[in-house]
Amino acid sequence: MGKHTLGELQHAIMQVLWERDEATVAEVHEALHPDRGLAPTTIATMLRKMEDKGVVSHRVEGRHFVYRPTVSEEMVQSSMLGEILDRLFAGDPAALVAHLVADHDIDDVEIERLRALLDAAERGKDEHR
Amino acid sequence: MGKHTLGELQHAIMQVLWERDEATVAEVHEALHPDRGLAPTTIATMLRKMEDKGVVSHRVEGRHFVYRPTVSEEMVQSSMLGEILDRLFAGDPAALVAHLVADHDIDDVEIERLRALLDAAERGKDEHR
DNA sequence: TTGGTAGTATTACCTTGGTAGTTAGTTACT
DNA sequence: AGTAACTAACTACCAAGGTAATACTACCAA
Repeated sequence: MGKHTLGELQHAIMQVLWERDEATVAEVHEALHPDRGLAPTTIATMLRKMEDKGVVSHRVEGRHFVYRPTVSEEMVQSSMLGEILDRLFAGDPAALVAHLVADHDIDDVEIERLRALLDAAERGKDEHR
Repeated sequence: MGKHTLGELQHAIMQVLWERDEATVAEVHEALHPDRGLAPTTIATMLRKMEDKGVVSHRVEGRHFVYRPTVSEEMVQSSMLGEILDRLFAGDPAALVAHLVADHDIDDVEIERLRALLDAAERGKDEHR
């Protein structure tokens, strides 16, 4: 139940790991380099810090480290969205959604998808009790 | 168009300012003290840092500073929720809401409120085009 | 076997958020 | 007038995220 909250770069690195399941420092660097142009050592440092934090682990393969995530994307989403929900919207999900629809104007297709989501949530509730 | 992203304490301070419209350091301290037990200087330092950042401003009244917010709660919500939306859900609001309903299990009352929200959003759309 | 290189470890620095002690100035009370 | 109390300024520190140069090491090749 740690906080699993990630910074910008950390999240970008995690996305590479989530996609590939595991990757070396060099692979992560290659994947992120076009967009960010960071030094390879930056990625390596960050991965080490992330291992300290417990969100990735590594195994040695020959002369390089192969990193893999130890937390899922869902866990991170829960953790960070939950924090926003509590801090900014006093834990009221409807308030959050209200802001979402008011702000980022959402087209009809999205609205339909959301409606479907609500139906599914309601059905899911019935089942497990 | 700054980022208007606030830390935990900064947000707590802003909430006091949003509530009262303006407040002195001492007033903010009194308001937060029961819950957090911070030194008055901590609040003062934080307010100064927040002024540097541009989220509050102050005016001198006699011997004390009266601070007031320069950004609204809505702006902060937009800014921070928008960041989560982009970073964690690739800008897809439905994905965010999906996570919300799946994770924090939402009772039927909430679901009804959300449905009403969607209806309103749809109506709003029709009007301005 | 020796030297280059790939790749990790060490170290360092900056920024922001958070927390607070110390100092200096000013007001207010005795 | 002298001193206590309040308030703001200055300074200092810690943690975490981010960024990277440099140092070390071990492997591969000539």
